[in-house]
Amino acid sequence: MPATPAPRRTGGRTRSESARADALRAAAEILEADGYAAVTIEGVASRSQVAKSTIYRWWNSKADLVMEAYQHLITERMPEPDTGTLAGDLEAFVAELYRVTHYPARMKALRGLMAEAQLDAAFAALFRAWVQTRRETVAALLHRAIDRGEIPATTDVDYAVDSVFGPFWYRLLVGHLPLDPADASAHVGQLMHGLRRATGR
Amino acid sequence: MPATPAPRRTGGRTRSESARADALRAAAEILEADGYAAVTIEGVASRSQVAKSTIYRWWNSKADLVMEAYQHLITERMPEPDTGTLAGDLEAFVAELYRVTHYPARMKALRGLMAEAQLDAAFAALFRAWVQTRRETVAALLHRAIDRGEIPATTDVDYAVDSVFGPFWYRLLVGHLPLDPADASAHVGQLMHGLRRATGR
Amino acid sequence: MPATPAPRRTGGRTRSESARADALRAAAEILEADGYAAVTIEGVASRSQVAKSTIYRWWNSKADLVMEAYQHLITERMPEPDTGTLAGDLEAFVAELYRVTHYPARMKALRGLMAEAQLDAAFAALFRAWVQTRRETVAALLHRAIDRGEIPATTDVDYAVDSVFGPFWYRLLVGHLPLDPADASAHVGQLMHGLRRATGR
Amino acid sequence: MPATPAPRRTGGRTRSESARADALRAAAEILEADGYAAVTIEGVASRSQVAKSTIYRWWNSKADLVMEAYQHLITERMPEPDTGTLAGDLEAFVAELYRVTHYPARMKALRGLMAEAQLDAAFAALFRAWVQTRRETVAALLHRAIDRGEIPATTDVDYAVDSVFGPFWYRLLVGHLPLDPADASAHVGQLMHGLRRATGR
DNA sequence: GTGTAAGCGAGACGGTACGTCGCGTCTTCCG
DNA sequence: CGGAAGACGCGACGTACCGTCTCGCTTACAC
Repeated sequence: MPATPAPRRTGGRTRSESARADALRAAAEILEADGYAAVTIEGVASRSQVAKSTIYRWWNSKADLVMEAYQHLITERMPEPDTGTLAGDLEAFVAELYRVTHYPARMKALRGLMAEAQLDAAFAALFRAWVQTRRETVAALLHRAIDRGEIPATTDVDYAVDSVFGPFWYRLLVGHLPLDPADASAHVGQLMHGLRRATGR
Repeated sequence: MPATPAPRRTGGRTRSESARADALRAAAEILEADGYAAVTIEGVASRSQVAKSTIYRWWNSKADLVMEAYQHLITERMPEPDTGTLAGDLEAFVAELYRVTHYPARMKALRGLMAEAQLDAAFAALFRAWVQTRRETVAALLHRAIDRGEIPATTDVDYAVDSVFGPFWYRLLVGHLPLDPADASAHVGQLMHGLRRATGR
Repeated sequence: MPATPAPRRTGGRTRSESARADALRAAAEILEADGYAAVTIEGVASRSQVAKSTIYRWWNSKADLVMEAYQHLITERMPEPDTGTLAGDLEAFVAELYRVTHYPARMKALRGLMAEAQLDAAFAALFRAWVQTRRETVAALLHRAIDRGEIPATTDVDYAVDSVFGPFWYRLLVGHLPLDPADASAHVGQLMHGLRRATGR
Repeated sequence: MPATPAPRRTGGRTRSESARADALRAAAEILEADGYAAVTIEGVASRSQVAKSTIYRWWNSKADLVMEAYQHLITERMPEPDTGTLAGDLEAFVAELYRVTHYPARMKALRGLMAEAQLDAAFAALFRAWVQTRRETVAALLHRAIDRGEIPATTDVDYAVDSVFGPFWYRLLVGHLPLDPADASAHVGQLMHGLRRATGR
């Protein structure tokens, strides 16, 4: 969903990278300052000096725009740990996952994007695709563990993955309890016991 | 958050229950027909023949309105099972929880309310309070299990509760995988093993 | 075409006369200052502090708005002279007609309205109706003259009327030659000879 | 205002006559299909495959463009009759003038150009110049009649010319009554009586 | 029973943002 | 180096809802 990567058509002025960057920066700034609901195309345009029509040319909605603005933040930190054990891998992953709580702007972004996905079906598809890429990282850890015999081959990997992300998002969205990287070990421990239990007893 | 029942001062016309019911019904109908994003105060007013000012008198926002419109649906079916074992209790609860997937209108409502909670801080507090009441039902089951010695007293009840609701909401909101009451047993089984494992063996 | 004269429906806040007057005044001011092309709904709204939506509620287009803004100016001065002779009546009328040249704002308005009528079919109908009312004033003078036997009953009254207004508008719109009330007598003289000649002598 | 025919400077590609012709054709087609208001530079460019920048290089405004697109239509049919009498000359001229009503596209063009002249001062000058050339044709007929002694030397030729064109434009622009070449004789008759009257009695 | 004050439908109001259109200017690349 | 393609900043469009504010009823208690 990076604004169409320009298949290099012949003819026509090339797209202004600075306009693109200015708009993304403005969106990020507004989001961090006042939250997702305060991000408007009009506001981004006036803050960034990028014309509204230019923004619409490259992004379909403010959700698209914010998603791209935050993609690096959202993406960069997703490690694919390889500690040799499932527990180690998951602890590393979850600790990293929970680390978002130290970056309020990222939290705002994630919460806003999830909200937008509820309100706009077109964006939901985009968002779902992104979610899937993150789920696959964890699924890979689990499959590796299955290969190693750490957990049974019959494990419901999908649900196990959702058991990692589900409580995270739930706390992020509802805000009833804090999330802390320090909790990663305890949380994973509880999940792990469940998975291992099935195998061996 | 039922609109405060009017402390009955002297003079003045009493609140029209029919107006209240009409507005709630209209909100529910629009929600079911076109989704949460299509619910607008203006639309509810014109469909229900209830004046906008009347709606604003009794509800602060469309989220408040929808929350009340759907409260009975959302609430009614939350059982407090008592089967004698934690596994039985949780299975009953989760099966009921997942049953919402059979009622698309309720799913739309839940998703819309969650979205609104991300966008409106005032509503978020209201929503969080409602979420807490549901979490407490499950927490009670867990505490009862601790009392019975089924799971250790050191269990992280909060995270255990979030492990029940988290994956549910995650799938509901992202829509990457279906939810089915028939999965309740398997899901709870996985969770249970984790909790019991901790106790010792 | 005065903004719907409000048939006094039951219910609803009464329309704000001050908003109406403010919008009309702003439109007139902009017109006089910068010409018809510079009149925009957005500009009128911001200058008058009347919301755009309010303006659209009461007028369909800027042409409607300007037409109403200038209606008094346009209308007030159209006398229905009765001097006893056709020549006298026409001279009085034409002198008054040409007097618009002393009021540049009115000229701008008339020219702008005529332009708009060329570009917008809906407005054209409105404009035509207004033109007709003015034509009828002159037609009445001519019919009175026919009754008095001043000119023959077979006179092409329609063309005669257009011979009064046509050159006026032509000079107004093209601007190739000035118009002056002092010319009224000469112009009418030429027209009159044509009409009387027909009668025969 | 025909786009200057490329003075053939040294070096570089010669101006594309086909581009010019394509643009003019597209403008004419749009005008005939949807009216003057629907003619936009953007639309002409996309329909004709001529770049917007090329259009701007050769014409200052859409009015310029349309004026050139229609110049042949507008101009071609203006005869300089010489029947020996003023009445004959004028009848021939006016009949030709009114014949435009049989060509709706020309009427749309004329009306659109007049509208544009009201809204754009730069174009107004251009338009006025064109109008003058047409007025001079009629003025010449009148001066010839004066030389022949048909009408007095004191005749207000300017007003007489405007009496020919004024009613024509007035009906064309307002549309309250039809114009028909068959009316030429009657209309000229009425005008002629006025003019002759002055001389002789 | 009557007065009075709140509730109520209606809908106008000042606003904000939407997504689109066309403007006139400006690159960029191709022939 | 002319011309097509088309991106750019810009300004206005007309629409949809927002939340607030009169209006002129219509209740229903308190006297």
